[in-house]
Amino acid sequence: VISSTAMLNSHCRDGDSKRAKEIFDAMEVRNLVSWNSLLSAFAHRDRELWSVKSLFDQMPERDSLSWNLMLGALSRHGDLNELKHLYCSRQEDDAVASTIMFFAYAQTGHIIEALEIFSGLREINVISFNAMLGAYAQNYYLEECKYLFDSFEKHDIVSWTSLLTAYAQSGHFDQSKSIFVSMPEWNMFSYSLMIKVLAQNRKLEEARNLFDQSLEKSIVLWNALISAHCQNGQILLARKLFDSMPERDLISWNAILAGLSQTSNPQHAFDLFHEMIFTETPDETSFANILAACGSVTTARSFFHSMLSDFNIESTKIHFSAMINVLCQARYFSHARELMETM
RNA sequence: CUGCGAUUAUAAUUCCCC
Repeated sequence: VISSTAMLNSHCRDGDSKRAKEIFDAMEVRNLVSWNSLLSAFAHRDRELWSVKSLFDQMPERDSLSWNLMLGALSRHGDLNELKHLYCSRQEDDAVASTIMFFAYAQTGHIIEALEIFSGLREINVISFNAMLGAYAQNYYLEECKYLFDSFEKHDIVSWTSLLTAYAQSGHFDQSKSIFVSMPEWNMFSYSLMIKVLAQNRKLEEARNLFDQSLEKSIVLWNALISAHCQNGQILLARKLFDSMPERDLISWNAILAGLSQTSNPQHAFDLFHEMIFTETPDETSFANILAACGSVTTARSFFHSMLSDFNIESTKIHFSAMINVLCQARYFSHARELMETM
């Protein structure tokens, strides 16, 4: 049972909830952990919410992990009301459940409610603490974020990164830098974020130096450095980095695509896009970037339609506004209006 | 009797928000 469950989990990590289900179905003996593992696979992947719920309802028994997985799925789907309902109906004093709940509140801007739950925790653990830092950060409560940070000594690297994020996204360059310097250790989270911060403040040289001094040049750092160059108008250097990096992921492609989209010659972006679809499956961002490159109505339309017909991606308001932009630039005002009506 | 042992909540790089 244990080894099958472990195997099930390794497939879950690959994002293969179908395969996980097959393994689960083939198991002759299952225990609560096997059920939880499958629920975890369902809850973390793009399964419809109803299928997660139905699995949850089917379970012969449930422990707090099962409940928390269900809460997490509701949170991920943005179903705050049902989450609230399920959370309140439980009446268990569970730090994980509380953290899911208050973080979901914070993500929807309900910082008071979030703080209320956080303050009610029996004792503070570092994950809940970090989640509250993130809650403040997301809602731009800088003072509170810093105050909370200082009030608890058991910081870990996540706490530091959350604090850095809070200052970085509020545009406090000097303080971001001093937080970065104060951090006890650096990892790819902090490095990539700091590279971005430097790039946003026109310190491309410093960004490069930081990249050079990092010990593990993960793909994330390469991506950050490519974007840094694009943002500072160094598209040729960005392209060189892109071509020379050891491996590329979807974000690498999207990053260089974003850079090429802002140049005067959209053909480079189109060429890259067609090159990319040999190895990658483009996502919403890829299409947002390629649509931003389009000046011609015909080209824009062909990408816009290909998005759904070839890649099964629903267009969002980013894509609509890019399309409308192209149509308006070409003075196709009535077409733009028609498109808006179909949104 | 004790310890260990598979499953749950928090941070980053591309688009959007700012």
